Amino acid sequence: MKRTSLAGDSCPVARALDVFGDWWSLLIIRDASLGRRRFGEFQTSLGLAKNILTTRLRALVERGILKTVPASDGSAYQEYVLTPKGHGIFPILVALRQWTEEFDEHPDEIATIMVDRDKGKPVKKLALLSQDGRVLDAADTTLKPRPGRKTARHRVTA
Amino acid sequence: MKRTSLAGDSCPVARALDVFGDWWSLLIIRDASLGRRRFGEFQTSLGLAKNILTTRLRALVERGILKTVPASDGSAYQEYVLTPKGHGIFPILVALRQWTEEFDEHPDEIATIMVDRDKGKPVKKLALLSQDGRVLDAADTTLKPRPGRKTARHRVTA
DNA sequence: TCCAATTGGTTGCATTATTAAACTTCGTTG
DNA sequence: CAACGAAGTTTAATAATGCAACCAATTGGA
Repeated sequence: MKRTSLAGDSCPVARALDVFGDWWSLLIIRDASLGRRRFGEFQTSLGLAKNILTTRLRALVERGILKTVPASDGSAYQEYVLTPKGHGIFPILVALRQWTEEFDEHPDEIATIMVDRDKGKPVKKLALLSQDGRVLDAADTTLKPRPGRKTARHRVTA
Repeated sequence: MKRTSLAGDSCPVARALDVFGDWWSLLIIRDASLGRRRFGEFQTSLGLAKNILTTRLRALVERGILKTVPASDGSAYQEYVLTPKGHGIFPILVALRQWTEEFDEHPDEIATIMVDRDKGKPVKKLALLSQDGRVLDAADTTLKPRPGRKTARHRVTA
């Protein structure tokens, strides 16, 4: 009964979730984007079982989100750092953060705000723009078949 | 030894994942944002087991992402539609989509592109802006303690 | 009106994933 | 070189997932 894989899905949302859509991966990526690099740092920060951290780190490395590098402090251990593909997840973390900031019922429990490093002022909400610069919400968008695509050889969900 | 909950976490990313960070919820929300409303629509679209769909729909209703409404076609069944809180997840879906579009190794398997309804042209990438209008990436941002917060009474991960 | 199919579930069981804790292995430190 | 810590691995219990079969209510059709 294996957990169903979304890898061959034709929906880009599903394909992303297949890569880091489990319970821990995004939190590991968040930690990595905050500068944490060592196995032990992730483990104590997240409080997850070590065997699970092992499998998650391995999967993220295999999928090109993280890469292992020799430890920055000269020790013989290795560290895990984001690849460019991993850094590309940053907007997703921002979107998750902003959703909580806007809709969470206990916003007083949120510890941090995101500010721009220069001025120290809160960042603005992520904006989706059309090519001519209009701000779009869900109702202003549609999905079209991707140009230059034959027939659906894969699962078509969206 | 229950699966660890992220509900009381002080990190807004973790709090969001606690609400819809499991394997299926975001796909249900995606489907809902595409206009699917009926139990059967979700089930055949996603291909997940019905008992799991049941528990997921219930959890999403309970958490204020979906609400049940009488069926739009006059039948006695009910339908599941997004609440405002659920609609607020849209930017997260867009961010996931754009990440796949940019980094997936088989972009030819992606079925659709997002366009603005008016002109039919692809939307632009989500942009994170500072209050004075500069485009920010991860390196241009930092986290600061949220103003007006006492001490960490909750798990502090970020 | 009566019956068959559809909808929207529920139940039970097999399989897989997650967890905590004990154990191993190697690198570092005194 | 002995003890300690970092980074895993292994093991066993518990929880979540998937599948299939079942079921009640609703609906559509003859």
